[in-house]
Amino acid sequence: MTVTIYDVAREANVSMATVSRVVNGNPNVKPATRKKVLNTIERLGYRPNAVARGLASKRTTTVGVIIPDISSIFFSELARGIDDIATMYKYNIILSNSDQNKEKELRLINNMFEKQVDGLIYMGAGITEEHVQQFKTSSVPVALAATIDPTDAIPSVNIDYEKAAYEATTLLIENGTNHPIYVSEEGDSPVNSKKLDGFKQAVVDANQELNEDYIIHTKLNYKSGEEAAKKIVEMGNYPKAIFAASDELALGIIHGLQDHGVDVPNDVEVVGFDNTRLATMVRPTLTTVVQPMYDIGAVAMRLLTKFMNKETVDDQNVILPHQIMRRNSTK
Amino acid sequence: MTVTIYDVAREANVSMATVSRVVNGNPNVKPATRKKVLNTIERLGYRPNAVARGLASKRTTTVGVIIPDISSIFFSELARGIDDIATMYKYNIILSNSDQNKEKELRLINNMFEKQVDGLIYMGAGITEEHVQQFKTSSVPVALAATIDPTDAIPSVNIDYEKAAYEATTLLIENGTNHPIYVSEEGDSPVNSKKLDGFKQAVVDANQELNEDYIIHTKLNYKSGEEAAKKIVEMGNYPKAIFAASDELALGIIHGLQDHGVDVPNDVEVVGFDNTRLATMVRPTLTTVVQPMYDIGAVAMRLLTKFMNKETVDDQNVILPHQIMRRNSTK
DNA sequence: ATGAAAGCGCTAACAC
DNA sequence: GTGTTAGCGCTTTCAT
Repeated sequence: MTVTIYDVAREANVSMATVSRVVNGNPNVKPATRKKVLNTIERLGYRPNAVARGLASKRTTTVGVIIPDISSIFFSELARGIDDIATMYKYNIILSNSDQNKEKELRLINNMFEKQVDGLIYMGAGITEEHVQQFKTSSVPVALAATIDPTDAIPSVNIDYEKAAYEATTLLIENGTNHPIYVSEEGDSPVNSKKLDGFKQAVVDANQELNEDYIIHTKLNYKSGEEAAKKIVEMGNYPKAIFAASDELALGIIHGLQDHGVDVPNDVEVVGFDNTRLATMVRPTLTTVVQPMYDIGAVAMRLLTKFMNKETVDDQNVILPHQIMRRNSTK
Repeated sequence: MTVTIYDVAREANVSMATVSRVVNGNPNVKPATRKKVLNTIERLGYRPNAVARGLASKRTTTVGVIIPDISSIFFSELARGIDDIATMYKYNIILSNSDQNKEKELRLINNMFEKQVDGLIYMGAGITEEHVQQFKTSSVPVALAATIDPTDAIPSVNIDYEKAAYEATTLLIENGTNHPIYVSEEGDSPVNSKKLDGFKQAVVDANQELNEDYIIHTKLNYKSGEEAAKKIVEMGNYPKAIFAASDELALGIIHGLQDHGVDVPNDVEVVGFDNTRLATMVRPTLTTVVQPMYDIGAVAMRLLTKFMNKETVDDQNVILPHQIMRRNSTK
């Protein structure tokens, strides 16, 4: 049936060990025999069995990736960064969607460990004590991408969400709106909280009293943005600047505003968060916080390779730089 | 170190075989011993090693997924459909990006087979004889998603691209433009060709002479759309309807048109293709061909499970229904 | 209903 | 530079 390393050894008149050596590029093989082996590999169409190799070597050269939703324009970009670096280091990726469902997340972590992944990249709203416990059931290294562990115990790659939100809010304030409206998602995930903290701090630093009416909680998607815009317009007298916690939300808000005859940015300014490809796919183009999604994924994967190689890393919680990209949704 | 099935057997005073049976839900175990085994599994924190299991059973419960680019809004939706059904059938997914690079594609197929995937979902511009040869190096079942094999030899899930393009074009013609402009990607991938064929047929059926000036080749992305719009406007006297081969391209065209003071749909009508989430994230909202991406992925995966179970399938080349979604970019 | 034992295909000492 | 030989942790006949 399928040809094994044993068949190759027999046909080439060498031992399995020698075949294994040439397959794995071990230099301790005489060029002549290497060639001989290579030839019979070619002739027999031998293909190494990675599962057997994994069992014997205890390395599968695959890493697990737990992601909230691969169809999200945000996370799929992260995933691309992860896979590119994984490929560069000869790893494959096992990808699973969690939908940010805690039980599913916990189950998936276990599942990845069963599959003997060499490492794990985790993305989610945030990490709880239970997650950490689950990670600890194995000695396999884990890295968080665009995900916060409040205790900083797990290696991670993020941006400074609080500072980024602070800066975005300040931009709006400096443009003339003392207390912008903040629209974000419900729930108090760490990332979420940091953004809100940054927003609040900026308002406070501008000597404004916080007004909870101007803090709107909804979902982070387009439709919610449209709805939020409607709600805002119906407030009648409302601040003329809006900070949305995601680009998609911002697009929904812009279009919702426009549908009600509000001009962006002349009547109301809007800034988003992430700088997904959507940001340039609207009119007016979106001013937003640049979060380097691809790089976060890539750096997280790179970090993971270091742990998998047992290299020492200086800083296991890396903060990537962000910036504010001014486009046409603000003045 | 790690606890194995052998440890559980010893601690529970049963054989490995019995532990294996309870782990795999084999009914041939007395309830009492099952409970005893379950307890010691719990106590020892035993976690089955899927690699060892894979080697022994020759089933890895993982399927390979080769995808052009997971960060694409189109393909990531397909991937989600694939993963959901995979999860439903207890499979995991190994995901790799090919960038539609043939050598990479061929290498990835081989890589997936090395990893002993139980099945393979392939997405790409199209299948060549070499791809088929590569698939044939293994007996592992393969299914194509949103990908055409001209010979129909490989199981696949698609829509009728030609008919869909024909209908979209006809809509434009019936709205008053005898020979719309067609904007699509360069190259003659099967999917691409079918769309173009459908377009041409619709024009011919409307008793129009084909005008190659009105068939524009570019990339399928937003920026190309903006550029195409510029080119079109500069034509001066041009048809007042445009059929774009993807939604993203259509968005670029719409905005490019608007940037030149052209009103959509009153001055020029635009229809897209795919009905990605982008279609509702523009003003005017986009009239487009609905391609059920998620379903294509889901059905392809479902189809694959049938082959993996050696079930007989009646039609291995499934064509899912499409439709035209009329929104506001057409009259 | 349960156990014994032979692999699955490969790597990794260790010996020569 | 090459071969021998234990396993890796599990499933799967085949007995009993």
